[in-house]
Parts: sequence; C-alpha cells; structure tokens
Amino acid sequence: MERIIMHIDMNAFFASVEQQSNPALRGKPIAVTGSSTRTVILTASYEARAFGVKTGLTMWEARQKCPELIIVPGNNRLYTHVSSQIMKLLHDYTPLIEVFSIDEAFMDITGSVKLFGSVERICHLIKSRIKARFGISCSIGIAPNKLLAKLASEMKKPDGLTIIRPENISRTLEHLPIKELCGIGRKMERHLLMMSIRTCGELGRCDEARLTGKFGIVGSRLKQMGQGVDNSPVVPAEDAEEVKSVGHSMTLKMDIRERVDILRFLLQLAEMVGRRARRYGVWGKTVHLTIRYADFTTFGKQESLREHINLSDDIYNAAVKILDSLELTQPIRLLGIRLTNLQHQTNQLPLFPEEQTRLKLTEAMDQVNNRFGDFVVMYGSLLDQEGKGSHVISPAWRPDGIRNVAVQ
DNA sequence: TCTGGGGTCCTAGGACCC
DNA sequence: TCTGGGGTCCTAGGACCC
Repeated sequence: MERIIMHIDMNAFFASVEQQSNPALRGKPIAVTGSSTRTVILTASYEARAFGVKTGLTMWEARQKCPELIIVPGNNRLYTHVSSQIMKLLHDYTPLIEVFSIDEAFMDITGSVKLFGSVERICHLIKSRIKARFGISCSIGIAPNKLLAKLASEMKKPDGLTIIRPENISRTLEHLPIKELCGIGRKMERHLLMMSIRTCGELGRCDEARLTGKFGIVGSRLKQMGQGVDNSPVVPAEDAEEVKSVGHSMTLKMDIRERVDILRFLLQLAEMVGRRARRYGVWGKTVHLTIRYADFTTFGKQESLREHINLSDDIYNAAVKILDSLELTQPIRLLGIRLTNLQHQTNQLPLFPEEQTRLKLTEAMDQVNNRFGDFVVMYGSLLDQEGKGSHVISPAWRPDGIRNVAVQ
C-alpha cells in the first residue's frame, strides 16, 4: 500500500517566534543571530529576506543589504519550548512522528486519513491550529515518501501546501535540479555536474554502474533518489537509535594563544559536554578535540581511553592531554570537545571512596544547575568567563537534544 | 568588518590478532 | 624465502543535514 508521508517545516522559525513574543518586531525585517559578536544570521524574517538577508550571512553583510535590520540574539529556551508544544500538537494526528530538527518533522499519516476525512483536511487543521496558537505559519509537503515530502514542503514558502501524487512523480523530477534533493550538497552537485548530470530525471536514468563506479555504495542510492524512490520509514523518537556523540564547540570572542586561556575554555567546554552526557546517562570512551585557527584551518585529534567517562574533569583532563600532544602554529579561533564511542546507562558504582565522593559532588552540582540554569554552580576558574555556555542552539538541535526522547 | 554550532555517516589507512 | 585473508579497533578528515 502506498504510504502518505507529510513533511512539515516551520517558516523562519526563530524569527517567527521572536516576532510573536515581541509585537514590536512584527512586520519588521529582523534577523536572529548567535550571542557572540563573531556570529552569523541563523534565521531572517520574511521582511528581511526581501532585502536578501539570509542564513549564513555575517552581521556586517546583512546590514549592508538591509540597514534597518533588527538583530535579535537567539533565545534557545523559548524556541525549545515552542518546538516541543508544536510537536505535541502534531501527535493529535498520528503517533508516527519523526522530529527532524527543531522546526521540522516527518509524519506518516497513512492510517490517519480515514479518521480525519482527507489529507487536505489534516493539513488545514494542523496549519490553522499552529497559526492560531503560536502565530507561526508552516509549509507542508505530502508525498509517498520522506524524500519527496521534504522536496514538496520546500516548493512553496511561506505557508505552502504541496502534494506530490504518485502519478506526478516523474513529471516533477524530470527537470528538477539535482541539488534540490535532500542529501545532494554542493560537492556532490559538482561531481554530478562534471558527469553531465544536471536534473533528477538524468540522475534517475543514469547507468547505475557508472554511479557506483564513482561513488561506491552511495551510487545506487543516488539513482534511486533521482527516480524519487525512498523506502526509509518515519522513525518515531521511541524507536530511534541512541545518540552516538555529545559535543560542544565555541568560536571565541577573540583569537587566543596562551595556554591558560585555552585551558579555561576547555574546562568550560568539558563541563558543558559532561553535564549533557550525564543528563542523557551516557559514558564516552573517546574524546575528540577540535581546533580552528585564526585563518580558519580546522583540524581535530582524538584519543580513546581505557574506560568510559562522563565526569567533567575526566573529559577536561583527556582534552588537555590531547592539547599537550599538539604543536600549535597559530592563534586559536574555535575550540570544541566531543565525547564519542558512547555507552548507555551503565550504572556501575565506582569502586574507590574518592571516586564516590567525586561522583556525589558532580551530582549535586548538576542538580543545582539543572534546576536554576546553566553555570550557576561551576568551577572557580570559570567565574570570570564571558558568555558562559549561553550560546544559541542551531536549527538542527532536537528537543531534549537527543533523538530517542519522546516528546511529552 | 569576514565566515555558528550540533550532529550523522562514510572512507581510508594502520595496528593488531587469529 | 614469501607474503593469505578476515576481523576489530583506532585515527583523521570530509560531506551533508538543520
């Protein structure tokens, strides 16, 4: 039986939430940015987009395009809250919901159509309820699979509804540029263009051996994508795979090169990573340190440990050890720590008393921080640190930051 | 006055073991 | 005096998504 898949995408989500919560911003060109001075535009309102302001521009570039642009530093708690409420609302129409990012979701509504009458009616209900309750418009795509549903929702913005019916698939794809497909980025587009493949129609007709010869196993998938074939299921949170890594990185206000400065930021990052790992109940065996130099060259070094860890100072010590194995050649612009090779929910008690004390201390700090906000309690050396972890979440952030946590 | 942040997946080479 | 083949783990880097 043909599936009916919906992709729903909130329009200019961060900006819409801001305009909704502050009426003075409504109808005005606004842009939501990160909190630091060295940041980019995360989302622009449609009024700002009319001037050419878009995601990824620097603040300076955005102001060039639109001098009256209102810059709003992002408010992650607010977006998180609204997102969770919207996802909860969507559950009225099917339990088969895959939260794809903070402002996007896939829904398998195959079994819901009969109940609500028609696909169009479900879409109308969802749109009007989200508009009425949150003041946000959304674009909806309907198709027999996720690939095409996502494509469909992109076709009309804002406030769009696009349905790709099975009989229209090949007509829709024939002249569609390949980069419109989710999964074909800049590099892949360039490779395909060099093979004289410009449209999905051409990709779908391409000899599979030619594609696999060049791209390996990705080749067969590419051909399928060109044909609009995608059998991947909508995976609800409770069935999703467990998270595989936990990390944080930050672009620093100024480039640094002094070891003491680097250590201060590493401690802060280790605490952010550790606290999140502990909240998820994961332990990691590998610590990865990322460094970006002033000239933007970026590299990483990782080290696997003998044991799984998630205490902040263990993560910190591992990161420092990696740092000490490097020969830095330039001032540092960005630092990042990521914990990978994760193990889930192994509640073994530490053997030694001093370990138990350390664990208890950490738990107490976590409790205070979870209750009163980030970095209320922290290590002494972080006290004079600026911007303590108050960075803006990315649009890729998922509610609760983890895939397999069900939306309440 | 340049260029954010959190993830996943894939590849490729080397070490090491049987 | 030649040089297997499979498997796992580790590391580095890149592409892609939002």
